[in-house]
Amino acid sequence: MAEQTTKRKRPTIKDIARESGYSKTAVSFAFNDPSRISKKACSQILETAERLGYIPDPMARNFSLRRHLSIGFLLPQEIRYSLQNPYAQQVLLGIGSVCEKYGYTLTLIPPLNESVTEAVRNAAVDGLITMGMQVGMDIVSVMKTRLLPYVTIDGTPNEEMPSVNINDEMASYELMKTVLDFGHRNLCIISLGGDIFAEKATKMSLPQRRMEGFKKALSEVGVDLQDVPVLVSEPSLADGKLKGKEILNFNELPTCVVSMNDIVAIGCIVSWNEAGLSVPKDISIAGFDNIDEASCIMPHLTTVEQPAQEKGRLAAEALFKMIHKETLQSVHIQIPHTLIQRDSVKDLTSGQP
Amino acid sequence: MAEQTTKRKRPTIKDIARESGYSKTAVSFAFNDPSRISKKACSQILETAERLGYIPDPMARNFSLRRHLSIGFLLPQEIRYSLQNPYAQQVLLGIGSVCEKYGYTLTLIPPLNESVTEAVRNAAVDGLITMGMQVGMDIVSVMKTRLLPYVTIDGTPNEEMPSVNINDEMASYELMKTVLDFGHRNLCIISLGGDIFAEKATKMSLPQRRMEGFKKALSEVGVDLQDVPVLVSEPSLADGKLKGKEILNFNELPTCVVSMNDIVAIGCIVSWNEAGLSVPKDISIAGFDNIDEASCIMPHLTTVEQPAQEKGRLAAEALFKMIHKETLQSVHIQIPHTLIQRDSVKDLTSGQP
DNA sequence: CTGAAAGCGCTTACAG
DNA sequence: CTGAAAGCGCTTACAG
Repeated sequence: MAEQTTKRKRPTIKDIARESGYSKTAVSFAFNDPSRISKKACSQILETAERLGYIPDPMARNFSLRRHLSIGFLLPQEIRYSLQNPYAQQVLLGIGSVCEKYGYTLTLIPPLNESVTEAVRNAAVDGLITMGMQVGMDIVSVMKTRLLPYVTIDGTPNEEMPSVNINDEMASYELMKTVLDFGHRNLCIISLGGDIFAEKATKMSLPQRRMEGFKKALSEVGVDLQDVPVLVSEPSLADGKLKGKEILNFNELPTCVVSMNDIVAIGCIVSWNEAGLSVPKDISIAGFDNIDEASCIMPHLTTVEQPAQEKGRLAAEALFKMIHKETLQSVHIQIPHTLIQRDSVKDLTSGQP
Repeated sequence: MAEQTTKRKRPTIKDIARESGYSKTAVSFAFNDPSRISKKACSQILETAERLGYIPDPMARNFSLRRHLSIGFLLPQEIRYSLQNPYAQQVLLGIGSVCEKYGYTLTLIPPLNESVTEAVRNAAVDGLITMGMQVGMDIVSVMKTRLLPYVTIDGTPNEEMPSVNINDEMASYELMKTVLDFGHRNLCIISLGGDIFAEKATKMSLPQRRMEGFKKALSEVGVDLQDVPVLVSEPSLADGKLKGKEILNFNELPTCVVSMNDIVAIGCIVSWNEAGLSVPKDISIAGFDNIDEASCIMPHLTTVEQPAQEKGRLAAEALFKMIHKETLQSVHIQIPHTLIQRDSVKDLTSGQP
């Protein structure tokens, strides 16, 4: 008891050993494998531990066992953006539910001191989930030299890049085709940007793949992608509003805007409403992701549904398999998407919205 | 090089020392305090490290330095509920932005194996933020014996319970008063429930404090809280819908439902719309939190705005102060709320919505 | 059933 | 400027 009050330091296994009269080995067993010591020893040790306020140090324990019991989610951008985006939130939720299932914690890793590389070097995790990753990026080599298992969502699949994706090219093709079928020809595209990896992205990055889908649909009706204005927006409501305003200043207002992101599309709608425009009467818009808000906003958004939670879950399950060495080969998962036609794209061919 | 290919194990500081011809001390300094060794030694060591693919083990480093560089957010309920609730998401965002600022990671801690106590015992973090905590709960004593700094949001402030809150009693009073001023007397209250701590909650828990506010407003117009039906809902859209349906089966439909949670209120609206009712024409509803969706749904929700992000930020800032020993006294922060009157409560006194 | 001892991979006084 | 050595608090073969 005296110890408790005098020193403001946690007791260690050594203290419990001394105080209970058993060895450190015995104390360790009392907590981890009671069957290896006598009932009497166990109860005496536990009692002493209780009395001295001893709780085994998780850090020392994990260090000794060479594990963290946590997986990391590398945020693709500043935390306020990442977590503000409902799509990313759903991915997070999916990852989290798997962590819960395995009794792991989920470590959110913000770009440290503006350096993702440093963040990954220092991450105290058993595996890492990233978004939009491609081979060739610095952090990939860090993960590899750390022998840290990783899976990427919405990245560029590759031999060395385990990944979970939808068929983005196909999905975008379908989305654009719907818009074109409704007679729209005067378009504007809002692409994805703003994440930490954008700079290093190559031709086969996610925005590029979606662009390919758009291009294909456009070419089928004789429109050249080159002639369509393209804006790049961060996946946030605020930046969506900004882009919406920017579009209002175009010399010629597009009849339909196609955004790669629902949250940005919603931002556009909000800003257009503020400017007195009515959607889809005055201008149409289509989104991507089918976040909950897409069916909440008026008009309900025409978009591509992709199961964000499922993406997170599958990525996490794959990662756990790698951590537990159940799989040695690289995983490449592709899951289905669905085109959701709602009310935000006006049918120019019939005259009705 | 040969080492690299033959052993599938990460090199340690010892390998770099041997390989570079310097001591482990020197290697450590090369990474942590290059000024303590010669330029030549440093560059040789770093080069060797690069060649062997050496990255200092974060776990060993943290263990040696007795720190985790991470703070924990103990999820108040199963992860899919916690992270599905936009209010909690905003709190998380606030906490996360502060972590980012300090170069810490944010560890989401789900109730482990259904035991929060175990989760807290094992959490590899330097401090903990919880929601709805009160003294007397098991995990409080765990945090104390671990000497783990903690702050609670929406908990019950106390000498030993650093906390961040709004004035919930006052806010609820104002909300209820608004409803009553509009002439509503046939009411239904939906309280908060479903979190992991609900069982142990005492009279001064958050739902109880809000109830006190309701009671006060009700008593001012001669209504006894006892006569108002009270439902308890988990903070999820799904459970909100369920409660909405349940209310439709009441013998007498209330004229207004007062929910302690926007997401539940929105769930009610959705289920009522599905049942062919129109809000607020057929039934009114008021919420709490002012989540983004509250101004998105039709009709816009009358609610209490509480700055969720700010709560998270303040709690995290307070926690970092405790971690860095800048403050030894218990913090008790109360931040302002705002009543937001919108369109979901019908004015029975004028006849107009 | 029990315990002495090595080991996990770092950091850091301390002595030279 | 440099390095041998102790220490962080556990786990776990190993020997008795």
